[in-house]
Amino acid sequence: MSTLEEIARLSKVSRSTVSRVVNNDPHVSDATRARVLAQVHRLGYQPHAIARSLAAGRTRIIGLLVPGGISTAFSDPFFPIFIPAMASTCNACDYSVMLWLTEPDYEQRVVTQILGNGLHDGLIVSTIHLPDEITDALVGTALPFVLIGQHIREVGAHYVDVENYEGAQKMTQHLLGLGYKRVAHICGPLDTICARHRRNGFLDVMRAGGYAVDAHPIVDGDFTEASGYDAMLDLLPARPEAVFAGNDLMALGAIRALREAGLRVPEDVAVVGFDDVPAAAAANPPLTTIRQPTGRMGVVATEMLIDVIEHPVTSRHRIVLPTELVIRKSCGAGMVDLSGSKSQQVSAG
Amino acid sequence: MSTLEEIARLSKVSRSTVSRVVNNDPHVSDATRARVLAQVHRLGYQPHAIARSLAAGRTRIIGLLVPGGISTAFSDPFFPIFIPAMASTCNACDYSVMLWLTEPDYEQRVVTQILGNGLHDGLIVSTIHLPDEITDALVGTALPFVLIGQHIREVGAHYVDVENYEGAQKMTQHLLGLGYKRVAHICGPLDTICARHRRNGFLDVMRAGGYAVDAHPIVDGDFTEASGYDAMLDLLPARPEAVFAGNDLMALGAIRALREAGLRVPEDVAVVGFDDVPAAAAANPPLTTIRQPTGRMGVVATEMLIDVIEHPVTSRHRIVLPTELVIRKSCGAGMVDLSGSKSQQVSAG
DNA sequence: CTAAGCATTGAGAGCGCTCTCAAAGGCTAG
DNA sequence: CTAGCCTTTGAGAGCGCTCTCAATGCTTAG
Repeated sequence: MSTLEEIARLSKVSRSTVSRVVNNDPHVSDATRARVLAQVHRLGYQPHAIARSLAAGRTRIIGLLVPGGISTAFSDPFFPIFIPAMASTCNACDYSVMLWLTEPDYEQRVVTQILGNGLHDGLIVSTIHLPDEITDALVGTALPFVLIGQHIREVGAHYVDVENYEGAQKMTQHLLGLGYKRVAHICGPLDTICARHRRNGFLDVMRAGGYAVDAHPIVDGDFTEASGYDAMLDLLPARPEAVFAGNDLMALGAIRALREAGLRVPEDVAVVGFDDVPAAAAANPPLTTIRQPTGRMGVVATEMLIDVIEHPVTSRHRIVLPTELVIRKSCGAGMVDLSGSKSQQVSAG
Repeated sequence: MSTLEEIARLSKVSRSTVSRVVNNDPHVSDATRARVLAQVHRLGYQPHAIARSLAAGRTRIIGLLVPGGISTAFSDPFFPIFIPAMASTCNACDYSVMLWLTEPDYEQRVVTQILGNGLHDGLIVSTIHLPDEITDALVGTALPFVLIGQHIREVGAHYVDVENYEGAQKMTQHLLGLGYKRVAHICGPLDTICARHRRNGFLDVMRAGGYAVDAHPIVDGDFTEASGYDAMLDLLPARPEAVFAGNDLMALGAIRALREAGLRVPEDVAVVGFDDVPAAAAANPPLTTIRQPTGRMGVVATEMLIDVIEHPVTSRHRIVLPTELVIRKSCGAGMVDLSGSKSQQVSAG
């Protein structure tokens, strides 16, 4: 590979001038620029990214940190959508993406390394399964970072999140609007902010509608299909008319439990979820759920991070993206139809 | 962040000695080493990755290049399994992963950049949708790379692949063993090597069994669910007893077409696939298919690349990993049972 | 006792680029 | 005509590290 020096020698100018041409500095005469560019093209010169980073003090590399990632992260369909969106946004801004799916074993080591080795200009960090030590390390660093999803502790970090609370409200209102009175909730793990927000959205609407909360059980799950199944078994004796699961996976588990108990969905019990994973549309019956703008999150988080990198010490950034109610069969909307709602309704956001 | 120089000053040795300690060079006395390490720990010193890369001439960064990636790559479940396996292997070997999901628009530009800018020590490249220009650029570069899946042209590159041919043979034998005689094949796009290998495996077993090939239609698909549906419609008049789809998605499409035509799977027509995507086990009926060791591919490809990086000019590396027949309901194995096969059978590999 | 050999350490030349500072030359204004 | 300014260019000091080579001081064989 050729170097700046070589181009300089061949075009009979100094290294500085070649650097200016390559970096589109206006302080170069047209004649000189043309002469240099000719050599650049002739030799197929590419600036050496590493040398450039060292001299300039920034790498134009963004890290995506997914703690506890290898096992869990990719089983849910979030990252397969998020990552391409992020990569695409980075490419467009001339940044590169570095992937850090850490395993608990050497999580701490890797993270210290990432934060200290100067490889990254910034980090996008998933808050799912984010250990305290990593949080502390992040907060204690000078490296810009953006969280995906709010942190369970208020750490004052930039973040991008979705309207979990409002989405849960929307869903609960939808169920009540269909005429259901005994509505149960299968809650996600309460050490995640999104499970809490969803539960709160549910509770607030129920209370506002005058429904006694203790008449409407809330059962704990952990966002897995199996936990939805188990939770539904617990719920069965209370015979709710509708079940709002904290995510689609648990809703699917609940449907399985109901089917095994000889109950029909939605005729006997309506079941709805949250996330709109691909399996939701393919389920039997197709699942009514709340759709998250996952790809949009990837774009927004990346843009936010690049903004923070290139314009430091501005105020804290927070963006909460709207969710969308997707009405399918599992809520019984087509059957009962007390509300006259259309078959698919898009939230105003 | 602290630098080598600073540690050197504080521990009253030269920069060279600190470098030796940090890099575990044995030519340092125990006393000196201890003195230096004390300062390293006290200041939380981390070597500057960029400076190190520039001086050493290697970055310990591996790129994953997925051409045409953003739209297509992540819709299939290959990468969500492959990438974590790759990332894990890299971490274990102290390498980092850089992600390049290129869009056709700036594919060429990005690739030239990747190859020329010195950021990577090597590349893992998906051959799915690999444009000719990228192939040419790769072959013309000095950068080590490993292909995932053989290239449709014989370019002499290192690769990791799976036994598509043998898998298809195994599946075809399984179907013939169940007593089916009129077996059809829905073929993937023939500009991919894996679709060709699968078709050839099918054809060779059929021919070897004495079945006239033209009595057993081969219909073209493109690996999508919709193409499987369409292909099945074409196949319907011939009324095959069994259909071997080139992948699971097309098998699922075929099942949908059969169901709409009022035919039962596997009672009226058996359907099998290839890949063992998660949806295959969840399908109705559960799909008999060939499982690929996707995670293993990630590990093997990464190890191969690192080997090539660290020990250049060895011979060409090729590894073809075994596939495994997974027998579920859709082939009618439980019903017909002419072969006495167990409900799940693992190939010898 | 001397030469050779080894272990330990330091000096210093880069790696390829950016960026500041200063120099050179041409132009305009007073 | 000269001071002052702008445009264009070059010189050179790093960025933080690696790695080769040489120097130093000891030990040991002859």
